[in-house]
Amino acid sequence: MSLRFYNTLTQELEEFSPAEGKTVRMYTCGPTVYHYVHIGNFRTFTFQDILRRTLIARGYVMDHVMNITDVEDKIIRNAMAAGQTLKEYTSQYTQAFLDDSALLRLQRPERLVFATEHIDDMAAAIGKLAASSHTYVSEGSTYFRIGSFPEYGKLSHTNFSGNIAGARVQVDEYDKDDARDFVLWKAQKPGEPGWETPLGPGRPGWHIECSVMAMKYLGETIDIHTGGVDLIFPHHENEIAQSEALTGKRFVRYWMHAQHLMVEGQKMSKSLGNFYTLRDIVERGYQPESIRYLLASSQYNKQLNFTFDGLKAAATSIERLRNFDLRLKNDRLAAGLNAEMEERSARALADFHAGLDDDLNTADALAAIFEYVREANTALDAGQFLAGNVASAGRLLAEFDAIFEVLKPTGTAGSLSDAEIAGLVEERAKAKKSKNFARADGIRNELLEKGVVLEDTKDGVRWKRK
RNA sequence: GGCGCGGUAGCCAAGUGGUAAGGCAGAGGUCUGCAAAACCUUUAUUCGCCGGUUCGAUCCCGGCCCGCGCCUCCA
Repeated sequence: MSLRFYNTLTQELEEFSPAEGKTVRMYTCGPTVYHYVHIGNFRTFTFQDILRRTLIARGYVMDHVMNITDVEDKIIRNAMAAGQTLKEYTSQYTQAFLDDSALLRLQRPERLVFATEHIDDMAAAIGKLAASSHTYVSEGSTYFRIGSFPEYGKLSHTNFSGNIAGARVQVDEYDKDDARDFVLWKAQKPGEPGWETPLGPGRPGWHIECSVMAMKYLGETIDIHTGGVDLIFPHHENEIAQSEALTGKRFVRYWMHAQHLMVEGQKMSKSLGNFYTLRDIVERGYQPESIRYLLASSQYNKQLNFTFDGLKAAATSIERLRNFDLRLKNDRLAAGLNAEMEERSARALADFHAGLDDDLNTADALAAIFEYVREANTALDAGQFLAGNVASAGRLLAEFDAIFEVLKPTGTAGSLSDAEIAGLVEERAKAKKSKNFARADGIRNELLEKGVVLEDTKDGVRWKRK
């Protein structure tokens, strides 16, 4: 089976292959760093992480660019209110975003690019658009004239050709020729930060940064462009207009959009007060990998309703997989190889990848893993899982974890060392031998309080960090 | 109104024209000093509703109802 992705542009499931060789040129719309990003944002970033990891597992080499929007209305407003420079203000949230991403085990894109470091590139691009009469100036700001781009609307599948669309909002949009026109360069207002360019003093509009940085680093036609569904219109529509007006070439081959994370059936938003940051979740005692699993475990193309019950279920599901992993490492197995188990692991592996290949159907992929784990546990209980079967089972888990990466617990600072734990485990074993169960249970509880779980198995004591 | 995503067991969630994956939760059992883990059994005669096509539809067609998102900054 081949890799297939749903392309927003064509509204079809398409077989994926990069334009050139094994390199995938991918652009991701990153955060606007005026605040801590919430877990809804991270749903989209987690989708992108699963996407890259799937491509890498397929043998592709990523050239992935993510932007950080570090100049924008809210940033300017907040920074001015805080008496900080843009840089001072945004750097703290950029760092928070990177920290949270690391906690969620999101792979760093090959390049992280900042809007404020590409002002000249943007000014040059806008100048070029002006030279080919795609723009006009109004009150010191430069606008893109969508009437100059006949294909406008092709991504969001909206027909703007009539005159009805513009008529409705013309009242309050006096400075634009057409209500759908968007700003490329905003004139500087008194007291606001700005840049001196041939376009006059001001700052870039939001859309131009993505077009310019994507093409600067990835070329005029890129393979994959991702974001949340809310970016389809107008942001990505505008990116297409600018980019294709500039180059005359197709800007993006595959457009992929993640559906939103919901909370209690509603979109996460500040006005509803129903948004959570990763920090909020971690403070409540949940592991970051539980959120990662929750966000990754259903297909990106479907709305996902966030609940704490779901988060708990995610944590338990991870535990099940970790326990199986521990069994593989700790159980004493008879020598030999059970051919049937080999077949089952091979089938699970194939099903796992088939699920991912099918437009990142992670729910389906996961089912293959769990089904195998149950089969293997049954065989382990029955003594039919042999030493020779460990390798293929381990490989299956490794390939699973190369995508989902949830098996390793997030280390908690100040916990006991392995040696200390081993000492207590030893002491408990002695207590048990002399039937001093009170002491034995005492040690177990003591360790539990420090985040270490002891489990007696027929092959001896096994422990794990919670 | 336009465009899009959905409506499958208590919750989350796959799926196929031939009789419903997987996870979590619940119940009973096996194992165990206890616990944990693991396993077994059990939990949808039914897949929003109504028609149609078919030997047969949850899956195809038509209509309808409901939820959500975008259409203004937004992952």
